[in-house]
Amino acid sequence: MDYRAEEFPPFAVTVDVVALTVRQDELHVLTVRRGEEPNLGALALPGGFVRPDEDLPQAAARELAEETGVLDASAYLEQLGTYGAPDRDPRMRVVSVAYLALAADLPDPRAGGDASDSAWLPVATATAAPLAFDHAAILRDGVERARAKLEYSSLATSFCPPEFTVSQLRRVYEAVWGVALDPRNFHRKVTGTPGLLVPTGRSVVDGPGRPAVLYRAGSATALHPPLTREP
Amino acid sequence: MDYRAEEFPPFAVTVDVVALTVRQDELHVLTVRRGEEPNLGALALPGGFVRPDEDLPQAAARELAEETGVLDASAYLEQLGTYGAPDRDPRMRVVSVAYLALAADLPDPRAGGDASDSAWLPVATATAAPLAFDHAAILRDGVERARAKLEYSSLATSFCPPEFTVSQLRRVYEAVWGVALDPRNFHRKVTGTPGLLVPTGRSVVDGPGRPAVLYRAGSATALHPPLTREP
DNA sequence: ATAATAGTGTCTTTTAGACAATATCAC
DNA sequence: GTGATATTGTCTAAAAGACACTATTAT
Repeated sequence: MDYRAEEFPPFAVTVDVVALTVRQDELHVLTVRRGEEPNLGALALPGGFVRPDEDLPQAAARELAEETGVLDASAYLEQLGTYGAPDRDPRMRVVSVAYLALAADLPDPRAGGDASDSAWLPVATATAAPLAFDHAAILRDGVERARAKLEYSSLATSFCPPEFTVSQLRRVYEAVWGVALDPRNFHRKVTGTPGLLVPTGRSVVDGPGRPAVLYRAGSATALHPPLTREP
Repeated sequence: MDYRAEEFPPFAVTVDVVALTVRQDELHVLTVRRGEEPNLGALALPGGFVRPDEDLPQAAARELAEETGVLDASAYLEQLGTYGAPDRDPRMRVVSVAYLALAADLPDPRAGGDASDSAWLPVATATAAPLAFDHAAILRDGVERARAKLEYSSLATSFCPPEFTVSQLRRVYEAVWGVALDPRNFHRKVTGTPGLLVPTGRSVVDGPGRPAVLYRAGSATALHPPLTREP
């Protein structure tokens, strides 16, 4: 180290959240319209400064809760990466720790707060729009992380409510990956993975067709072997 | 955001590097002995403050070069994660961005510098020793990341010199995973993955036995399907 | 010649992927 | 009944794992 502790260069540290959910069989991301400069009025990811005595995941959960109005303990939260290019914020040197949040379909964001407007947007819409700062790169990385992790982990269940059917889980995969999966092979794969799904014993009917068995997520976190996107 | 830009709480930002290499068929990590308080004399990962106009990967590469004495452009560097618990450094609020570096067997670290002593230690030795700050967790995460990525990526070639044999590559897997692999099936797997290995046309003899063909790393970065640790 | 390592071929088991067939609902 | 969705079963192709066998070197 070439600096002594008393002479450390001060940085601002923020968290930004890529919050994903599946609505109407389509992957959506939580976005805000910036209520202040710079980039006033631009589309952005929810986020803000980390408080002096706050842990990083705690800050991410707080920012997410402030936007959704729901402190959803069921939401999955993992660190995505840290973005710290010297010029990423024109005001000062800001290092942002990005988090990836996955949740079952949440209610629409509440009004008010710093963000003058926040909403769930289809990911395709958000990636096509200009985003503030380097949020386009963060969003791209977050979506890619989610897509990759569905292959070899039980992460898809984080997009589902506490109890769900195999069809619901399959529709999550189809929405996140943007592909169609064979319902029969998918069913065999996920029900055949030990510890992934726990049957509740109950079934639900939704429209026509045979009732589907309700499952809860099991203790398994890894898929061995993985589900693959490409053949 | 509840803070305005002018009122942001100042943080110190550091980088820490988990530098891994394979020496004598064993996974090693680069460690330093701290030359100052706190934790003076304790074993730690190399790292230091990010400079005001320096990018994060650049800071990690600089710290690595300062310890190894070699600015090895061939070293693989990826962000591992960010560690920012409010009490992780007793002096002040420090957020550390950890990087994972993988390299072919490098020379022993040079003497001098802030770190009074730095050396390549077997990972088993380093994880058993008490490390400064939260470096034990960072090291554990780095090793686990490397282990996991060998499964589905071409990352193992980063542990090899520019030209290497299939045996060398296999010994990397065996050292990192701590398992024995069947040389014949391994050979078939890696040579059968398109774009992973490019034959140089030359061979090398090393001790008794048939000469081994020399390869360079190809353009493939993913292993589809993956090599699995557990059956 | 013997031992050691590199590389090829073969067999079995597992799993993915295609898809037929059955079960149970709404209408 | 008809159509839709859920679930099970069957077949085929690809790949992993076990391992016999050949190739080429040092000693």
